[in-house]
Amino acid sequence: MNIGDIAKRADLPTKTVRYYADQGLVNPAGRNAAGYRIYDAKALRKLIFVRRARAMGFSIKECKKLLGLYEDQSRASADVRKIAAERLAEVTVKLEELSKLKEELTLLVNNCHGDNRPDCPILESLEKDA
Amino acid sequence: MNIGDIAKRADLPTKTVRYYADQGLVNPAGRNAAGYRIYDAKALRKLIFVRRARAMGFSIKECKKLLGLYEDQSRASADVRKIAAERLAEVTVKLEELSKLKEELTLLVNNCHGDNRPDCPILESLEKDA
DNA sequence: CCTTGACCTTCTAGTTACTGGAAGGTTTAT
DNA sequence: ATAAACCTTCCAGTAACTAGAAGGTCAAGG
Repeated sequence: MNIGDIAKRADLPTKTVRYYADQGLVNPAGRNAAGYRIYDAKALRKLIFVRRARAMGFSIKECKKLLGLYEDQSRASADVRKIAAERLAEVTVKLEELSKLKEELTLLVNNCHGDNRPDCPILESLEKDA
Repeated sequence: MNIGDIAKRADLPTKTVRYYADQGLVNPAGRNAAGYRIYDAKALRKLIFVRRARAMGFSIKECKKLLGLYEDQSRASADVRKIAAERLAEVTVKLEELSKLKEELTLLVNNCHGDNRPDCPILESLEKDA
């Protein structure tokens, strides 16, 4: 697969896939005669893994470590567990925040008139919160 | 209030508050004789507003627009509604992703032994997902 | 065979939203 | 009076892309 194909399949921008290759995060399986990056199914799995890990809030560096463990036959799950546990707390907080914010946005969308009347309840409620 | 006080109250790093001032996002009420930024309750409300808007995924630019509306006596709630509606879709998706990812992390934390045994179920499950 | 359009390459530079650190002035508390 | 804990500006660096230029490649149609 060329970079465009794999990018589509991994649901990542081509530029990002190239960036990940530059960073040594997910290397292409090889290059063709013209120098095109060639990706295989394994790389695709890794890219999807990385996309999700990134979405989870893992940094590129942490992704590298996770991929290392993922790659390593004798991976030490204590390491994974440690990283994951650290991250879990953050994700939990973030999740709570996000649902509060979703509520606020929903309120905003549902209650603001969408015309030009100057009374917007969510802005007023946000004002009060301080 | 000095910048340190307000930063603490708004739950933002001092550097970030200064950055927001530089960006013209939340200006201090004034300066004291020594040039220290002086903040008032209104600025605090704005900073909290911005912190939450940022957490909601609004860019600085969007925050500026929201603050503008928030400031403007005759704010057009249609504008707010438009921005918010756009954002709501994203937040909803993000929320779903995040809870999936939380599940995965929980699984990882609960099921990986935390010793050095090489079988880590979550990594295996992530492998399969591709 | 040629050309056109959609690929791909590398490279450099820009972006966003901070974040750290240096060099130095101020305030507060002992 | 002096140390700790503030504050100032400025400049550099970071993360993770992202855009754009200049140019090579490939597959399809005329």
